[in-house]
Amino acid sequence: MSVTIKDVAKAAGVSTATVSRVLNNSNLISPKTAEKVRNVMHELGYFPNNIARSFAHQSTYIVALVVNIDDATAFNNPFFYQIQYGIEKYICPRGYYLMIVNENTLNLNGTAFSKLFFEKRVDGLILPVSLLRKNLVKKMEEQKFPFVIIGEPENSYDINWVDINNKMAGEISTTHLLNNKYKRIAFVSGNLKDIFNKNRLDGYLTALKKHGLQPEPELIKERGFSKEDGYSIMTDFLELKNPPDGIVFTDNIVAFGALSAIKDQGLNVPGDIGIVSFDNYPVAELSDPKMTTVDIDLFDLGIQAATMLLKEIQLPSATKQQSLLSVQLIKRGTSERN
Amino acid sequence: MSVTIKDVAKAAGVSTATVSRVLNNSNLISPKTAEKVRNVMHELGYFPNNIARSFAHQSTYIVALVVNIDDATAFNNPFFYQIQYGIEKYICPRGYYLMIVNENTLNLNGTAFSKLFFEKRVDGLILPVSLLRKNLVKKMEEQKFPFVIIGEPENSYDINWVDINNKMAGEISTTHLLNNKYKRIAFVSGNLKDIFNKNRLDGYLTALKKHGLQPEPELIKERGFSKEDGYSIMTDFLELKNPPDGIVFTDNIVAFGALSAIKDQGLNVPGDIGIVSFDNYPVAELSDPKMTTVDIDLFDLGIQAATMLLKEIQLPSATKQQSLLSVQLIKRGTSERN
DNA sequence: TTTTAAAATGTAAACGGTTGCATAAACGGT
DNA sequence: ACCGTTTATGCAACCGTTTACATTTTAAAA
Repeated sequence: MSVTIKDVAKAAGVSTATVSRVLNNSNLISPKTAEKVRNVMHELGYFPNNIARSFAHQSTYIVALVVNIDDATAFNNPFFYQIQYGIEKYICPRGYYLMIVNENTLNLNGTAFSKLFFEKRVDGLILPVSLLRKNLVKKMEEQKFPFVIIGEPENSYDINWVDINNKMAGEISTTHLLNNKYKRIAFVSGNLKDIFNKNRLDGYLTALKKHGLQPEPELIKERGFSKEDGYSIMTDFLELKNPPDGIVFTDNIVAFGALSAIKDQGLNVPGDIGIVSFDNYPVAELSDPKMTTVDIDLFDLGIQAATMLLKEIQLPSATKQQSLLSVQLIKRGTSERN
Repeated sequence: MSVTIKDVAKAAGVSTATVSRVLNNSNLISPKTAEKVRNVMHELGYFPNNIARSFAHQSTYIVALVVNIDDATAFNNPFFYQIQYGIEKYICPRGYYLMIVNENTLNLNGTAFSKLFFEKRVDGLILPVSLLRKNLVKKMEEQKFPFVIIGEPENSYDINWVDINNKMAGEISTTHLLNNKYKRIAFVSGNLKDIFNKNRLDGYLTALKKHGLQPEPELIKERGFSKEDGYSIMTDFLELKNPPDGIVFTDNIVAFGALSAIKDQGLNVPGDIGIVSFDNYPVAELSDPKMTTVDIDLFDLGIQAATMLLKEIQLPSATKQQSLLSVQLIKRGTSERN
């Protein structure tokens, strides 16, 4: 069918071993042989067959990013996409390719994503912490299955994981408001059962403490994903006897709703109330005033995860790493009193 | 090392051919043999080695989505992600996996993405029209290289491509404004050298014509990507002797800027001015009032592209398809006078 | 019971590289 | 010219499936 290494060997008058060595830039090939072989390759239009190469090495040089997403709209969230880009950017120049697998579509066949590894479809996996299960960890460790988790696990396993520093995020956002003379800071997050929300709250509490402030339960809300949620939460806040004058939102969209509620009450941001939100999506530029956000570098998160994974693949015995990435506050209009 | 088909064959007292047939659900295996073999597989914890299987078939059952993105921020655009999700959703239940390749990182090695196919890393490619080159098309056709283009090509090749119906998008958005008693409709797009913008403009012009209106050059603007661009374009519009009272923006972000400009002039949306924008991103819900947008179903676009590609892979001789997907208008607050 | 066809299974050659080991060539030093 | 060492190349087994073809078994028909 197509040109193989044997054709090249015959045409160049050498053995297939020699051709293979030229292909792999082995340093025990004489320069003139190498050149001759390379010329023949070029003449014949030879491309090494990667499948055969994989077969001989018993590895695919592919890593999979497993995601668990149910519907297309969730994909609007740039979260995974940025991570994906970081991973790709790191592994590609190192000879690896990235495969994307949605756990849900995979499960349609009644298969599990761990088959990806057992069937040798991939050399390693990167998975979100939400997919982590105790027995899965056991199985993966038994099989010396290279993998990296994105997100801090609930239980402390000795496995590779990366996450952003959520506690730091909670702390710097709260501190920023306090430093800008906002006195009563509220905190609005998603479900506090999720460890990342718990950590963010923890950071908030730490910041209060450092400023000698007591947390007040009425200022800590644990719901809200939509603009409407944000509106109603903010309305509730403003009806308090002693309403907050600064709010940390862990979600952009919710913060947008709150902004509307504040305006509708005739109050001004940042004059009367200061707001900080999370996730520096382009959305942050769209509010009026523009939103101060915690910038989470998901691209870097991807790079870190990929770095860990390739290390694990190449040195399976290396010690496991856990890594928390710094976050940064992007100061915009919603949080600074002039 | 791990359990192979030979181990299974030996343990079950059959030949490897039989095991292979069981594996592939061949119908010339007796039920009891099949069951016996399956039991042995289960006992031994056998997983078929996909690399070997690929080797025997000389195909990877992987398709690549090639993107050309320069920096992480571009990945904030959910465009590719939704397409990607559609592709994955379609191919995974059909036994294929999705590989993501960023052309730019690939080029770092001095390699071209076409090598993905020549080296048999993938069975087919999906690429954005921006990567299409004349000599590439020639090469791919010679090699019977299965591929599908996302986006309508400039030149009319006999190749597989899918795109959304941009002309329709331009037309329905303009018509919608006209039907809502806006009289002078402006059109703001990106670079008109891009065929999709050209088609959108074409739709706009068609809608005007159907309403017996003449296009006016001062109402057609061809720049703008940022909120600031939108603000300045809108300001210019409002300074015209005869300003528009309806505007079609082909970009959400630009429309946000325009919205600010309108408010700053003390005018009201949708009372004084109507706005329609493109791309039904979550962003559309964030403006006040919420943005009427053309909903582009990128998920479906992915499905269509994947469908074409698998057909091409399985029946290389099939005729090439070109497909334009309908778009839909999501009516929200920016475009309907009460 | 024999004959014939159909169904089930086995045999062994492919698929295209890689690599340990053996061998040959080249080189430098005496 | 000879030896020892380094460098370059060849040989051939191997990676784990699939599948064309050959063979055996089973079932049905005569």
